[in-house]
Formats: sequence, structure tokens, C-alpha cells
Amino acid sequence: MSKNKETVLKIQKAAMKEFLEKGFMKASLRKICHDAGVTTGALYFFFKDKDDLFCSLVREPVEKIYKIMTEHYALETDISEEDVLAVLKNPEGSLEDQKAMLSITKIMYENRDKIMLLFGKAQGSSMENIVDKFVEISAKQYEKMVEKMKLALPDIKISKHYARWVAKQQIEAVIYSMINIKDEKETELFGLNVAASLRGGWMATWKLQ
Amino acid sequence: MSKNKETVLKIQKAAMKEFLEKGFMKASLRKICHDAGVTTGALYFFFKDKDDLFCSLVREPVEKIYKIMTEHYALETDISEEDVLAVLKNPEGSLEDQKAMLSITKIMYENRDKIMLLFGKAQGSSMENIVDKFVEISAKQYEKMVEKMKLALPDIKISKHYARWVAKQQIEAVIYSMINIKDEKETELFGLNVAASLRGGWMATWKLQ
Amino acid sequence: MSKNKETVLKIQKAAMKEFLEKGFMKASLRKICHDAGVTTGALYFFFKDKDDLFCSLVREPVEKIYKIMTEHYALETDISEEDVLAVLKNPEGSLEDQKAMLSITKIMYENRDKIMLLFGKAQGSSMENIVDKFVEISAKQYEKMVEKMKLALPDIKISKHYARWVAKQQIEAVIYSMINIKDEKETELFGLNVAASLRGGWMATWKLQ
Amino acid sequence: MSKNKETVLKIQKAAMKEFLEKGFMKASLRKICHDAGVTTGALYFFFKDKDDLFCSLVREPVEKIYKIMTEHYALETDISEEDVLAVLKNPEGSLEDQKAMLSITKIMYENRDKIMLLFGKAQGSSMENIVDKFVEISAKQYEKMVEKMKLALPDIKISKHYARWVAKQQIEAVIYSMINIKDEKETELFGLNVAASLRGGWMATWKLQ
DNA sequence: CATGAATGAGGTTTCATTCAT
DNA sequence: GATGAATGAAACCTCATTCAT
Repeated sequence: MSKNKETVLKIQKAAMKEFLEKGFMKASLRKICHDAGVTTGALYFFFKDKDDLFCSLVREPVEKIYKIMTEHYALETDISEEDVLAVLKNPEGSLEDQKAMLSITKIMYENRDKIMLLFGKAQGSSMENIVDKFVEISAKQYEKMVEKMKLALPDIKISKHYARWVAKQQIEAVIYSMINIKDEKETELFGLNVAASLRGGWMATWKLQ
Repeated sequence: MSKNKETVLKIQKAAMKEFLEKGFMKASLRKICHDAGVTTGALYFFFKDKDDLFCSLVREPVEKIYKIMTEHYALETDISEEDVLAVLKNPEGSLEDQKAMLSITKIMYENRDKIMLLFGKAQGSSMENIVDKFVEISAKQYEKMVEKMKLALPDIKISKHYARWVAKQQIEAVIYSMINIKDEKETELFGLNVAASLRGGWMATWKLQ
Repeated sequence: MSKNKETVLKIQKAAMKEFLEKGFMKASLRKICHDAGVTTGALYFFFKDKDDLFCSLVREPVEKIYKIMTEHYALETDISEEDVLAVLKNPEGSLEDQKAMLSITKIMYENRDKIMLLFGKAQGSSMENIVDKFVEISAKQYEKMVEKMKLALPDIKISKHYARWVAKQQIEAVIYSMINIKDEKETELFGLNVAASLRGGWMATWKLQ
Repeated sequence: MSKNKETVLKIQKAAMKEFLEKGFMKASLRKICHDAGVTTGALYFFFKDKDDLFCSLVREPVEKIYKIMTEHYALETDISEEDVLAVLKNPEGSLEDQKAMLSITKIMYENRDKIMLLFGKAQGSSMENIVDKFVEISAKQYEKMVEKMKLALPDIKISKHYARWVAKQQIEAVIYSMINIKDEKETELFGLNVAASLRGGWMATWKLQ
């Protein structure tokens, strides 16, 4: 039990390195096995195939993020129109929303390498569209919000693709920060800039403020 | 003269299909040749290698976009601080800026499939980082603008990564639109929403308006 | 253990045949695999590449010969001038020298086919210049000898390329014998003729006897 | 007439470079054509195939050498036993023999690059065994000489392969010199050393002097 | 648990050569 | 004389995966 755990970890460590370096498709299982000091048979005892190995590396944060998103958005489902306006006029934004985004951001930063694998090196694996899936979930909420905003502000014409784009922006901002900024102070400052920017963008779209 | 052009076109047509379907790496030259009704030798008479074939499909719009960007940003280099504020307070934004973005958008829409190849299926080819290069060019301008804004508004703290993110947002908005929206009316509306949103985001960041 | 050895041997046997027939470059790995009743993958499990396969066939004698040469020439390093003359005036020649040459000859004859591969079919492989390397080692000794002979016989003018040519002659005589003569008696007689001839050539060059 | 001559020369010049660099087999006709600024079709108008192109580069010296050898050896055919001994006891050697060897050497040096092509880069072409053919011609003469020497010196045991080896040595000495020595003075000195050495070797074999 | 030999299909590329124009 | 498009076979090699042990 301790020994196979060890083997799995050795494989995963080597796999992480190789996948990060070459991306899913160009990564070589042979090299992973060699670097891990393990034979192919051992790898295939623990993992169904290449894709399964890749997924094992990112499964944990994916599931956590997924959980937070679904739970969070389940809460937000029943906001009334007045709430929507109130929430958006409040410079602090929705508390729940902030909490969710913070949780996700925290998870991402706790799993920095895994997330970079997930969002930058997954092409060819079954995870290659995972961002889209997250965006999808988030987008559904924004679509609901947009619908309600439209009721309150019927003169504003909004494309039906706008909500999804907003959702995508939000998620990609976190990823961008994670990939490009190492310094913590800088990360925080960047986060504030982005938050202000995104919020300002939303407000401007509705001609608020 | 007509005949060789024909062969090249047959190859490129088959290549376009295969690359769009499978992406650069998983695409098979054997299949492309077979689908084009041509031998591998013929392909290698016209194209240096797989990468050259891929590039031939996207070279034209890439060069056009590159030209517009470099020319446009050469113009914008010498804006004074007052200009910056003036430009940004003007709801219409910089005329040149708008024109450049419109030209690029137009080129992209005129080469929709090529651009989708370029921005979604290029991993493994020498074009895989082309977006980054475009963002880079644009980012340099935004960095200059940010520097000047800071002089006018010294109390606003701005991350040094902010400019690049803004540049990235702008370009990815066009790509997003192109990939996801087919209807022209909808595209236009989405464009207006995004323009308002991005402009509002920038203003909010500087606490203007 | 017995089985994998078998596969390797099957591959090597087929490879030996193909390389001897066509030479390194024209030999086809496909044909080797087919003749060995094995897939290409199997070949590449045991051998890094074509060159590695070729080398595996000749490595053993090469290393043996190399070992003898380096050991032998290490011994001979410290001959004095008098020794040199003494050795050369003695019709039997240097005992050590004879022993080394005999060992090498013996190894060559024990690995006749491998040596023929090595010296006649290696063009294109990493072994293509192996004769030159052997000659080089031997040549260094002859160069030292020539230097000492010159001290004893300052009137004889000797080209600085002469030593290497003598070394080359000696080694190529063995190869020549091996390639062209099958009969043992004949080989022995030829060996005596060559030995006398080479020795006589050396003496005549120095105007001795 | 002048123009096609030009084209042929351009092709041959490029071919010479490529063959010298890579050897017959690895040389690329494509590259030769490209370097010559000519199309494949043009090459195939003047030359039957790769081999024909290669041969065209070396044909001239080959034929000259062949002519000298056959003519020379036709003369030497009818030497009597006494002549043989006389010739060999005479330190100057056979005058005709010297003249032939000098002519051949001269031709070789006048066609240095062609000869290096012929003797070092011909593997895979129809010229790959040309040295053997020259050796063969020369060897026949030496065989006759050996037969006659045996009649005069019946106690000396000589292998039937000895004559060919002597022939080979003589030709390879010239090639060796040509390939390895550039300086003229050095070449001459080396030639004297080798001549003395070969003659001394032959004499020692017959226990003469 | 783990080995490691073996599969077999597939990858891209290079080549000498041909032939209609 | 010369073009240059096209052939088509073959080249070496890599890969994820399987399975008897």
C-alpha cells in the first residue's frame, strides 16, 4: 500500500514534468516511465491510458472548482431584479460572488502547476475543453443576470453572446494572472486592477454610474 | 501554370479540412495527400514540410494583421499626456485606434477559417504563439499609455501586467466573436457591447467618469 | 531470458546478412525485421537505431583489438635508442610486437564476418573510420620509433608521413589476408611473406643490412 | 553547343562538390541541381542517371590510367628469368616499370580531386571497385614475375596471394600520398621512402641482398 | 505488483527518376 | 535544350498499448 503509492507518485511526478514541458500530445510515456524508474507495465497497472494519467494530475483541482462553481451558482439562482441592480450598484459587488471567485482563485494558486497543465498543456487530452466547461457554468449565471438586467433596463441592447464573454473574461483573468505573475504583491495589485476593470466594464455596458 | 496552381489548391483544401478537424499535430500528411488525390512527393515539391504547409494556409492574414498593427502603432507613438486624457475622455475613443481595430476585424472575418486555424489549431506548428506576438505588439502601446496616465493620475496604483492584459483582452474579444458568432447583426451588436465594456473597464481602472 | 536473447540473435543474424550483402547505408531495416520474423518495434526495443544495431555486431572485436593495442603500445613507450636498433637488427623483431600482432590477427580471424563488416561495409555508420583510429594508435608508436631512429641515423631523410603509412600497411595486411584468404596454410605462408616484406622494407628504408 | 557545354560544366562542378562532401550514396541530385542553378530535367538530358554523372567526373583519369597500365604490362610480358633477377638486383628497378608508375602518379596528381572521388567516395556507384580492377591488372604482372622468381629461387616459399598484395601496396601508396600529403617536397620525400621500402620488402622476401 | 518484450500501425520525409510541355 | 510538376516507393523511426510471465 505504501509501496504502490510511492510508485504512483514517482510516475505522476515524472509525468507532470514531461507534460508541462511538451504538452499532452508530444509527451512520451516511454520517457515518463524511464524518468520515474518504472516500466510501462507498472504505469498501465495504475492508469488506464495516457489520458487517465494526465487526468489524475489535474482531477483534484478540477473537481474542487467544479464543486464551488455549482454550489455557488445554485445559491445565486434566485436573485430578484431589485437585487441584481442593488448588487451591481454596490461597488463591493455580490459578497457570495466574491467569495466564490476568491475560493476558486485560492484553489488555483494552491495547485499552480496542475492548473497550468490543465489550461495550457491539455490539448489532445479529454481535458482540452475544460475551460469552456467552467465558462459554460459561469455563463449560465451571467445569462440569467443579463435577462434580469434587461427587464430593468429595457433600452440597452445586449448581444446574447455577451454573458458568456463576460464569464470567460473573469475566468481567464485568473488564469492569466496565475501564468504570468509570480510575485504575490503584484498578483494582488493586478487582481484589484482587473476586478475594477471588469466591474467598470459591466457597469458601462448597462450605462450605470 | 493553371495546372500546378490546381494541385497546390487541392492540397491546401484538403490540408485545411484536416488541420481544422484534427489540429496541426494530429493531422496526417498521408491523409491530406490521399484526400487531395496527390502523392506525398507532390506535396513536398510545393511545401518544405508540414509546418510550411500549415503556414501557407494562414500566412496571408497574419502578414496583413501584422502590417496594420505595426503601422498603426508607429503612428500612435507620440501622443502627449493631454492627448491621452483627451482621447480617453472622448467617448468615441481614438479614431486611429478604432480604424486599426476595424481593419483587423475585417481581415479576420474575411479569412474566418484561416484565422480559426491560426488561433485554435496551430499547437505544434511555428504559428502556435502568434497570438502572443500580436498581443506583444499591442501591449507595448498600452504600456506607453499606462505610463502617461500614471503621470496624470499618480494616485492610481497599476500593476505592470495590466497593460498586457488589456491588450490581450482586446484581441481575444475579436477572436471570440469570430469563433462563436456567425450572424452578422449579432456580431455587430456584440462588438458594440464589448467596445463599451472594454472602454468602461479602462475608465473605471483610472477612476475616470 | 532465453526468449529475448533469441529475438536479439534472430535480428542480429538477419542484420549481419543484410549488412554484408548491401553495406550499412543500403541495408534496409524493414528487410532485416522481415527476415528475422520480427516487427520494427521489436528491433527498436533492443537497439537505439540502425547504427546501434550495426555496432552491436562489431563492438566485441573492436573493443578487444582496441584493448590489445593500447596495452601493447603502453609497454613499448620506453624503448631506448639502442633498444630500437637492437630490436630492428634482430631478425625475429620485437617479441612483444609480434605477440600483439598475433593476438589481433587471432581476434580478427575468430570474428571473420564481423571484421569484414567492420572494414568493408561500415560506410555511413559511426564505425566508418575505425581503421583510421587503429592506424592512428599504431602510428603514434611508429612515429616515436622513427624519431629515435633518426637520432641514431641522422643522414637518412624520412618524411613525417612515413610512420603512419607503415602503421597502415601493417594493419591492412591483416585485413587483406582475412578478406582474401580462406585456407589456413595459405594464410600462414602469406603472413610470413608479409612479415618478411614489411621488415625488409623498414630495414631498407634505414639502409640497414 | 557552347551553352550546353556550360550547363554540363555547371552540373559537374556542383556534383564534384556534393560527391566529395557526402560520398556517392548520400549525395543528393536535388542539391546538385539546385547548386548548379539547373533543373532535374536538364541533368537527365545530359546524364543517364546518378551513376553516369559520377562516372563522367572520373572517366578521364580512369581511362588514362587503364591505358598506361595495359600498355605497360603488355611490354613487360616477355621478360626472361635472367632479366627478372637482373632487374631486381639493380637498385634502380625496371626503367619501364618506373616510367609507368611515374606516369600514373602524374595523372593522379593532375586530377587530384577526381582521383579522391574515385578512390574515396565511390561506394555505391559502378566505380566502387575500380581500385581492385587496377590492382588486378598490376597483380597479373606480379604473378608472372613471382612465377619466374620461383624458378630461379626454388627454395623460397611464396603464397599465391603475395603478388596481388604487392600490387595493391604499390597503388595504394600513391593514393595514400595523394590523399594525405599536400606539400610537394614532402610528397617527393615520401615517394622516395616508399619506393625504397617497397623495393626492400620485395628483396627481403626473396632473401636477396 | 510489476516486468519488459513485442506489437503494428502510423508518422514525416527523401529520393532518383520520368515525362508532358 | 530545358522546365518543373509529379511519381511512388521506400526510408528510419516513434508511439501508446498489450500480455505472458
